[in-house]
Amino acid sequence: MRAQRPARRTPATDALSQDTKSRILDAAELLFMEHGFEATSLRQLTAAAGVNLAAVNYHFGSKEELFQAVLTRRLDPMNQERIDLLARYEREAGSKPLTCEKILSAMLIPALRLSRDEKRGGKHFLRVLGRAYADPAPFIRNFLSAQYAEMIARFKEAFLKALPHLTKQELTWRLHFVMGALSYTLAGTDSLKLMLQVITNDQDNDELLLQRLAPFLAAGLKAPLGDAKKLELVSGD
Amino acid sequence: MRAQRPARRTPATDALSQDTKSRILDAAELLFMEHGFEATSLRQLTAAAGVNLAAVNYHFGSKEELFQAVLTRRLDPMNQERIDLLARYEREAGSKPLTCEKILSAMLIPALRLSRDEKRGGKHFLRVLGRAYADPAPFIRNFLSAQYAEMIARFKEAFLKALPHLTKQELTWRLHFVMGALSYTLAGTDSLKLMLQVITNDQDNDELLLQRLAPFLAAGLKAPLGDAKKLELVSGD
DNA sequence: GCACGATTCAAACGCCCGTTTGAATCATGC
DNA sequence: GCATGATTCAAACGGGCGTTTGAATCGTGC
Repeated sequence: MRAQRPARRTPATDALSQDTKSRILDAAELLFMEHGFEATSLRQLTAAAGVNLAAVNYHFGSKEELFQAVLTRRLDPMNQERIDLLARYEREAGSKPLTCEKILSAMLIPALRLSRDEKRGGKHFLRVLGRAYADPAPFIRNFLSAQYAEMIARFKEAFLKALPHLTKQELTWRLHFVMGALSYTLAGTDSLKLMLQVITNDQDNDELLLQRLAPFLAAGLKAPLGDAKKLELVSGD
Repeated sequence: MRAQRPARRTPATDALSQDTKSRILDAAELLFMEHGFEATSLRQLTAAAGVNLAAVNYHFGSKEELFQAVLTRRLDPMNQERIDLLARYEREAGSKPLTCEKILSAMLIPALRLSRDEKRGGKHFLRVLGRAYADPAPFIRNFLSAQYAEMIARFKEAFLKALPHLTKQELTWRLHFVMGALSYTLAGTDSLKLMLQVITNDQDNDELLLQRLAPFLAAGLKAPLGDAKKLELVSGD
């Protein structure tokens, strides 16, 4: 399809010095975050990337395939990192089951690493991902399911050992809650931050954030099973 | 602007028997859930509602204002219900501070009621809302912030009394996590369900769901403060 | 230094978008 | 039963969309 071209580096703008495919991916990551998939046009995107309009269809086939490429580029390595880290923890622990907090670390740390890595798109990508979770488009939903399948299965297994009082079904729900809180937190939509009047803007924002999220999630995962009478519907009156 | 017209009821289709404004709102709720705001066209929407294309701009002004109307119709009463229920609990408790679980109930029960009320759009609306949280469009973000401001402030106050070991800032973050898990759960995007292989499809789905979510969130809210060393970045190897 | 595949480019294609318009229709108060 | 304002309607507006095309350009192997 395409031949490698020597990257001719201009001194000032580093973004412009990459090859066409990377320039498109970077611009897409940024614009999909800012405006969403549907609201981002290829004309606007290719202009921002400094490439010809037809380049997206030439290199990626279609706008949808470009979106999947944007997700894959970051998601694949991150989930692999999660699986590897979990495996390493399990190796280090020997025969003893891992603690809940340790397994959570294996989920959170690769995400945190990615969010702090400006060279790998930093937070931009995690916002795109947070939005993608909530997107009803079938091509996005199916894609994400496939991307996450292996990672989720591995972590479910680990959590089951660490939390023997939970049934499989109960754990499935609690993982659902974990993913919800995590994706919202990492996506960091301004609307929620505005709502809750969060002011923090420091550099170590994300690390502090995950240090707050981890105990919250660990406590939730370890909680005793719910009492059926705790949440009965209050009728009228 | 508009004069009231007597609703002429056809026996079979109840949807077609409402007035134009309601028909548009109902169709919009459904289509915005299925395809999102940007991906839903007014031609498709008005056709589904059985009204003329120009009716949206006549009755609501623009597509954006229609979206806000879709949100307001359900969100306003639900948040008012939450505030009222919290006030009632506080009245019943007298001078004693409410438990964390009780305050959570005041948040969850009105949402659960809405989700089970087919006449009020049922789950359709909550999915639209879940998507809206993650939408980057400024007109959506600002609108949601304003809609939630009072409710969030009231509940923050109540939680502060129930959880005296938390600082204001810590509570703000935990409420952030609560809203994230809650909105994900209620929005119930298929992609997450697919990922986690949730099978339940019964009628009391939502009630069971919140009975599972409530203990999880309560435990998270009550968790001790995080240890700074718990989640340190593991460098390399 | 030329041939050839990979890439870039400007232009156009066909289509659908949100909105506006001005006339037709309806419902009501007089 | 007619005047009046609210509502509905078909049609059009201007513009932007994703994609395709075919020629120009580039970069490398011979």
